[in-house]
Amino acid sequence: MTASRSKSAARTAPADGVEAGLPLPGSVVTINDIARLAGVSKKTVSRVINASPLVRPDTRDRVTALMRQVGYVPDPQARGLAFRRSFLIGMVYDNPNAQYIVHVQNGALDTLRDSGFELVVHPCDSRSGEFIEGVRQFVQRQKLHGVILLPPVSENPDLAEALRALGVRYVRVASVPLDDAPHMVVSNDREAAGEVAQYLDSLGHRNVALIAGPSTYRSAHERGGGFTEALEKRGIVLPPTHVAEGGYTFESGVACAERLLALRPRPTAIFACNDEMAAGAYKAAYRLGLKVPEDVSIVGFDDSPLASRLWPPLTTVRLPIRDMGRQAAAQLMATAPAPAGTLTPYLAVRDSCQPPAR
Amino acid sequence: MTASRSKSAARTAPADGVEAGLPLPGSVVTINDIARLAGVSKKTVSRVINASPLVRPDTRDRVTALMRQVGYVPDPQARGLAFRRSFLIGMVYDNPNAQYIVHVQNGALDTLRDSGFELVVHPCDSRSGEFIEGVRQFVQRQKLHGVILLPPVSENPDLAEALRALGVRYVRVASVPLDDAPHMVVSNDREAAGEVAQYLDSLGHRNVALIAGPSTYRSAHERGGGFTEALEKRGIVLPPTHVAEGGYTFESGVACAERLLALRPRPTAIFACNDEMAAGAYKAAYRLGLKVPEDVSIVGFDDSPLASRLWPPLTTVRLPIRDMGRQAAAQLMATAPAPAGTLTPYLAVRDSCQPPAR
DNA sequence: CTGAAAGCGCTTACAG
DNA sequence: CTGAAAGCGCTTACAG
Repeated sequence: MTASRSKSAARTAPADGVEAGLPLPGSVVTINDIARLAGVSKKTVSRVINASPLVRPDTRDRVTALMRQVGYVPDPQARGLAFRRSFLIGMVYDNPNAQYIVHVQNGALDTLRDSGFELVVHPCDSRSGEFIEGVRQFVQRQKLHGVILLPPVSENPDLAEALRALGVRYVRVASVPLDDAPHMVVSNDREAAGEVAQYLDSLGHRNVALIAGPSTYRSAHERGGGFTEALEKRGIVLPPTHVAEGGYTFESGVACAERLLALRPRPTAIFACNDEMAAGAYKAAYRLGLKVPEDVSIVGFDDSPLASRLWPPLTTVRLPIRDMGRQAAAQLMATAPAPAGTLTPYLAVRDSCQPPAR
Repeated sequence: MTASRSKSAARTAPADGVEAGLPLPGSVVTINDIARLAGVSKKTVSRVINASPLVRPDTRDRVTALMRQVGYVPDPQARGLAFRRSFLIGMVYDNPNAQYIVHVQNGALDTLRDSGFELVVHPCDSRSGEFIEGVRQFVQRQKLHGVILLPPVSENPDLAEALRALGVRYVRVASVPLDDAPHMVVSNDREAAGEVAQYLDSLGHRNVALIAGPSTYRSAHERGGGFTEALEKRGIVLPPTHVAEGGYTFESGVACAERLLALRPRPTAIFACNDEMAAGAYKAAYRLGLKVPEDVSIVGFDDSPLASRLWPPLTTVRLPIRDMGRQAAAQLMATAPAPAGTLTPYLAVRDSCQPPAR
């Protein structure tokens, strides 16, 4: 036993006589090397790694300096095994919007950078019955440190319940508070949609129409509701005939806009609850020989890259998506309860609106 | 010692008297539980897990059935520690195109599904001098099983060299073979660009122009070169005046198209080497009061979602991006050398081209 | 403030 | 074909 132990020590020691016995660059340094080099026990090194206060300051400094010098970083796998959890954050989503996904990913990675944590992506199909079981296995198998849920799966109460039961940290990104503050990052879509109403009113539009989102999305309620309410507050009514429910897709935007633009008198402005549908409204208008914004003003929501690439550039609501990703990861990493994140989108005015004709 | 061992055994045993001593659902089952329940050593269970042939068939079947029955899945962290590598695949990219990223991610996950491997995303900034060191640390610290590199970082020879030196598996996704076959997934952009030339020729265009990509991208060479060559083969010359180098961005597309559309006689068709720039060409044309395709035909490349949302819908080259992600992951997982992947894009004809006027 | 022992859940030699 | 011992690189009790 003693023999095998010293053999092991020899293996992790430098291959040749480097002064002070420093490991060669490239060779993998372990906690044992640091302990031996620093002349302390590995437990003390462990305390330094985990920022325990139970280390004498000069011991801590010596060990820290040594770790930096040899470029030692503790093995997350070994640490994870001992801790019974990993240093991985999961991102769970069922969302067709690539731009949204990538922005949140980048935001989360902004706060994860240099933390030793990594981001593991997990798209899923929330229409499949076993998707919650799939997420559960993912979380449990990988012993995730936490999970970020994106809409619309973030709105699923059963999923949140399952995660709570597992005892894993999670943050839900949504347009409305569905959970207690530490578990939420919310974007105030309702308020932003109100700004759209105010803007159209200020331009003089009275006969406006709405392309709503699918009622299965909370954001659709917030956006459509916020718009309608703000309109009413200003004395503008939105009759049911002037509301069409789309599916957040380009094609549904085309169909809804065709219906709305056939109304007489024709609405002078349309608010589409996302940019995809607004692009569809452009298409419908063009096909009818109508010009934007001369014949009809159009506003979108999301400020996707599409918005600025359309002609004319689309006035839309900018969602601070990357910030939401940052905030979500921050709440997951927080030791103390983090301040909950509510982020308010704002109107990006471009060229798709003008006062109504005459 | 013996005492503590039996204490440990007691801890992992069922909390109450379930028949046959099966662990409770939800309690975490380990290899020791399976071994005890199956009446074999943990080493034998390990052999079954790792599909070793050195297990008697009936033993294997018994252990397999038991594992399934109690829902046992080996802990990737513990396995990783012993194996000295993890069950994680890294995806490294420095690419502004969200659609591209998400498609490749989804493709890779298609092949990773149910494999026990997970995908860890690692965007980076290839203009920063230390980005290779950053990737090296990422790979080494996480003991990645393999890495997928996306263009343009996939084209970086120093990065590939560093990965080779680390001894980690990697696959480079690019538009041209830059490495030996097992390390490459290539899309035949050159051939596809040739199809564009053929298509425009077949419509009768002789005075065509090219908005090329940035010369720092290999794909730009392939697309621009493939187009020019195919044109020449058909007796159509592309004078330097009719080539503008863009940066694969919307804005650069606007600027390039403005320059090209100012030529006299005005080109009757423009091939933009990606959809972003093609969208820019639309904008330039509209600003000049030109109609697409009546006054000028436009072709893009990528078939991004943008393409079908523009008005009129853009004729473009469809890149099989998700397939490329699938293929890349497959090559990483392959035990035997996998057949190298070359995937050829094809022309998606929509409404942005017609024969030139008169 | 510091350390020796045992353990996290698995695999690699080494024996049989 | 099967198993007991030692080890992967770290941490958790437990002592001092």
